[in-house]
Amino acid sequence: MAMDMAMATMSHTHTHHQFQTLLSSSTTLSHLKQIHAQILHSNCNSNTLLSKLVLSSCTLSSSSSTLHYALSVFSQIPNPPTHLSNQLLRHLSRSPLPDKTLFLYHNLRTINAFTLDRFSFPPLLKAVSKLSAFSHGLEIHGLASKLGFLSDPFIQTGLIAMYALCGRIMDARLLFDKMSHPDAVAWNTIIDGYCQNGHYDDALRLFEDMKNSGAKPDSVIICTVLSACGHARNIKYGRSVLEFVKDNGLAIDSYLQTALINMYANCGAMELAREIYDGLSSKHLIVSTAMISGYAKLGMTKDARVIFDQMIEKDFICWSAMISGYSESDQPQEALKLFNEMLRKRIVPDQITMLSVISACSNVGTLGQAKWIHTYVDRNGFGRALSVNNALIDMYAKCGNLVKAREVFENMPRKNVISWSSMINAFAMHGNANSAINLFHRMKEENIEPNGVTFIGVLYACGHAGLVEEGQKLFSSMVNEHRISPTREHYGCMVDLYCRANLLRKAIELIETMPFAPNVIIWGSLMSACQIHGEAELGEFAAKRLLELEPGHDGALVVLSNIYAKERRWNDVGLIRKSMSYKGVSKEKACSRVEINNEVHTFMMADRYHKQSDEIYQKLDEVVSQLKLVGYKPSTSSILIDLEEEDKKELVLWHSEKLAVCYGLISRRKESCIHIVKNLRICEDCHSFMKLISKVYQVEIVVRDRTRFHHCSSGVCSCKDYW
DNA sequence: GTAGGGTTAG
Repeated sequence: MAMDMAMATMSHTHTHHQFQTLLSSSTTLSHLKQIHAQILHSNCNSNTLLSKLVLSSCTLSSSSSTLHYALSVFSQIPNPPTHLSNQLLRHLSRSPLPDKTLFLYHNLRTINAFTLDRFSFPPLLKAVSKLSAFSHGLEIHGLASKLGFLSDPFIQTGLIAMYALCGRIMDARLLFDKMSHPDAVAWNTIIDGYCQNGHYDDALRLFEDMKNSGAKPDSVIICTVLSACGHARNIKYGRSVLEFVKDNGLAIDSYLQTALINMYANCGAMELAREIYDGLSSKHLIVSTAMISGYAKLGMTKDARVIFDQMIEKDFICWSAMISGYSESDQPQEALKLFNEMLRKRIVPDQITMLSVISACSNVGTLGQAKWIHTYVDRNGFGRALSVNNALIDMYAKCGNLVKAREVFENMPRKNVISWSSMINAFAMHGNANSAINLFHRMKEENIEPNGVTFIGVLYACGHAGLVEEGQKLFSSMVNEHRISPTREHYGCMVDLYCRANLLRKAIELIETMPFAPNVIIWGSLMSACQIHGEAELGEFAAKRLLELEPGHDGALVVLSNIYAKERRWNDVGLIRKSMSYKGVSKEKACSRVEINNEVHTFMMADRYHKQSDEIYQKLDEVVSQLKLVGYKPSTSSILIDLEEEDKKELVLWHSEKLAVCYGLISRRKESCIHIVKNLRICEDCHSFMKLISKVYQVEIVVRDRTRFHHCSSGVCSCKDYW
């Protein structure tokens, strides 16, 4: 209001000084633009005022419109002073659009090679680090060297961080070792660098080196080291660090309390975190936030929520922590509910909040919600951020819309390894193996270095498409060419690949030679393959190993029971039935959600909660008799409980996805697709049921279950194989 | 005037 008055009374006779005062007190972008217009019309149009305008935009906000405005004003200054370029570089490097730092750098270099001094480099390196833009990093390193800046400790530290965050920890270490007297920041950067690359034990060793070198750790380093202890699950070392802090009289401030709580949480010891928290006379915002994310990490969202609700003062970060807590703990609906509440309270989310919210949408899996959040993201200026777009790719893929996922991917001005991996994985999830593999090759042509997650996607795709040789080639290139050590998941993909191709001997060979103990997933692959390919003996072996790891695993019990029944080993069958009646304690209840006209309806097996329940069961009867005419026979092999065959036939018809699809048939808009999300795996009977419905009723059905998508139309499913 | 600490996408 005051500003508007000032604007209204402003005349062409404003002095330079008055403009400066106005600029300093300006609080919105539109005010800055109004003043800008007045300056241009006045006779005090000068570079000094334009510079001041750039600086004012920098202090205003980091929203993309303000950043673009600052850049455009800057470009109107003919010979910008170096200190101004540096201020802008610094602001951009800290903003959510760090790539604009490199954009400005390239502009500056084209205009004049010497508008950069040593103060320009820390922000440049920071931007490179945030973007993992390694080739730019090398170029900037070269330039710093040419200009003789490599002895500047600020630039040295920036380079160490750059190499470390671009995954070149050895190069970072070489630079660090060259420093004659690394200060606390340099030590912290290299220790943190090891952590960023997952080498937590090395980080702890380096901390010992630091203490031996006589350098004095400060509280920031202690926080970094405690975080390494948490990741390394080394609670013992963590406690010794705490002793060190006390012995050396370091203050235990809020940040340190936070780091301690995080360390305990990562070690699964929330009771120790709680002890610290309860002992605090004043509970700082960030400490409570750490408690929330600590509880949430262990799935204890109720405890997290109690802390959250008790907090008197809340900022957007603790809201984000609670939202991501729900999202990560498989309570995506709660996450979205809280996000809506946050908006109602007019608390402004940041990019990181949006990542959790988008991830929650992915897990809910409904396209309507996905589109809503995409619109929100675009309208609120998050749409340009790389990480947000990466999350959107995954979201659309998981909500069944591969076309939209692809659209987001192709429209991204800049892509990183996560973007490519997300898109590859999207194709793989949807059973589109060739597209996944082609994209992988395109990625390599564009010189993007694949990582472990990228390979999970392509290997999975190869497995489901039966591309054994291609899979083997990729696996060996991962190890030999890309120097990525395979994890249990990679071995899991390869075992599955061999199993699906009926190369069971190869699968077993791999299981025996891999450096990990096989897990539930690996035994499960082998077991299903044996069942399909009629290998009873091996199947029994795999099922037994699986049951040792997870005594209540229903699939394994069914397989075993079938094998025994075939061999008429009734005693063994009886034993299994007995152990089946034990289970059910921790078993997740199956449910299916169907999205109809932007609304979500949830069904459980045989439930009658839906208000159109009668209609739904009527439809189900009609559908079943229609399908029987084209050869549908309910298959009961997925029914685990001990029932008479006729009862089982009834029960399999009441599977939640069947109720969901019938509701879809009643209520969907004409020509629209029926989209179902199931929390567990869809059974074989439901799979063929969907295929037949799609043929008989001429409707497209998309089912997303725990493992993959099933796109059914005209009686065919794109996933081709079922198991 | 320059570097490191609470929520973070595959």
